[in-house]
Amino acid sequence: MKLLTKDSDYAIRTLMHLALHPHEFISTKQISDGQGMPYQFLRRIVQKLISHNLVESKEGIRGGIKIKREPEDIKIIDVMQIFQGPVQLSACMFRNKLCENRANCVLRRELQRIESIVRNEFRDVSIQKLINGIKG
Amino acid sequence: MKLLTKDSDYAIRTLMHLALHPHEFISTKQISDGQGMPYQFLRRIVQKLISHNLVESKEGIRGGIKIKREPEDIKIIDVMQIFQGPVQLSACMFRNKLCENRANCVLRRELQRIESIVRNEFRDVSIQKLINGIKG
DNA sequence: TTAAACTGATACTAAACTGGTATCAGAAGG
DNA sequence: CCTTCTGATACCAGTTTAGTATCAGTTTAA
Ligand code: FES
Ligand code: FES
Repeated sequence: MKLLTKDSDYAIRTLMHLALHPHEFISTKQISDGQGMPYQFLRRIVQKLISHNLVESKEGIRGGIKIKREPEDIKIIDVMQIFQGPVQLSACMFRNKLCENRANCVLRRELQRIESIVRNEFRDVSIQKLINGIKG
Repeated sequence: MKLLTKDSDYAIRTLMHLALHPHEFISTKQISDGQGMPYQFLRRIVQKLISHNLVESKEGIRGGIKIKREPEDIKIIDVMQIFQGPVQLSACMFRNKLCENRANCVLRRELQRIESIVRNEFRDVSIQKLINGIKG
C-alpha cells in the first residue's frame, strides 16, 4: 500500500520550494534540476497545480511559476486528491451492484473509520507545516 | 489512494467465514459461491493464506480449508501485508539512490508518522473483532 | 528582430499492478 | 473408478504509474 505517488510527492516538494520564494516566478526547469525531478514529468504536474489554482504562471523568457495560495492553506490532502483521487476503501463486493446490508457490514465500517483517520492526518499537514518542521 | 485491494478484501471475508466454522473443512467453491467471489481468483488467494499458515487444507472429496490460527491473533494488517506488501511512503527521491539528508527531510518525517498511525489502526483490527463487531 | 527561455497542450510509451480466467495434475473418499 | 476437492501455474485484459517527446505560442532582452 503506497500512501503517496510520485506526482503527489513532486508536487508537494515543488509547492514547498515555491512557498520559500513566494514573490518570484521560478522556472519549472530550475526546480526540476534543483530537486532531481524529471523535467517533462514535472511540467505536467505543474500544469495540474495551475489548473487547480494552487500556482500561477507567467509565460515567456523571464516567466515561470509562483505559489498562489497561502502555504498554511494548502494541505497535502488537497494535493493528493488532485493526483491520487479520494481516499477510498475497497469497493463493495458483489461486483457491480452495492450489497444490501451495507449498514451492518463490519469490515466496511472499520475501513471507513480508518479511512477518516487517514484523511484527517493528511488534512492536518500543510505546506507551511512542512516548511516549519513544526505544527502549522 | 485505495486502502484495501480485492484480494485482501476477499481474504478477510474468507477468514471471517472460516472463523465462524473453525472445526470443519469448507470447500473454496462453497465460500466463493456463498459470498459472490470469483472462484478461481479465490483459489489463488486461499493458496497464499495456506502458504502463510493462516489456513490449512485437506485434499480430496470431503476436503476443503479450515482456519489455522486463533481469530483474535489474525490482524487484518497481516492479511494486507500478504497481498499488498508493507505500508510504505513514497520512495525517496533522486531516482535509485536514497538522498543524503534523509534525517532532516520533513516530508519524509511526516509520512512516516502517518504511516505508523495507519499501521497501528490496521493492526488493531482482528478477524475476531470483525466478527464481533466490537472491540476484540 | 530575432534567438533564447519560458509555458500550454497533448500524445506517446514501457512496466507494473489489478482483477480475473483457465488448465492440468494429483489426492481422497465412497 | 468417478467425483470432488486442492496444488501449481500460466495466461489475460484493463488500468495505473512514471516518464518521455513534440509542437505551438509568449515574453524579453540583446
Ligand atoms: S461489502 Fe458491501 S456492505 Fe460490506
Ligand atoms: S526525499 Fe529522500 S529524504 Fe526526503
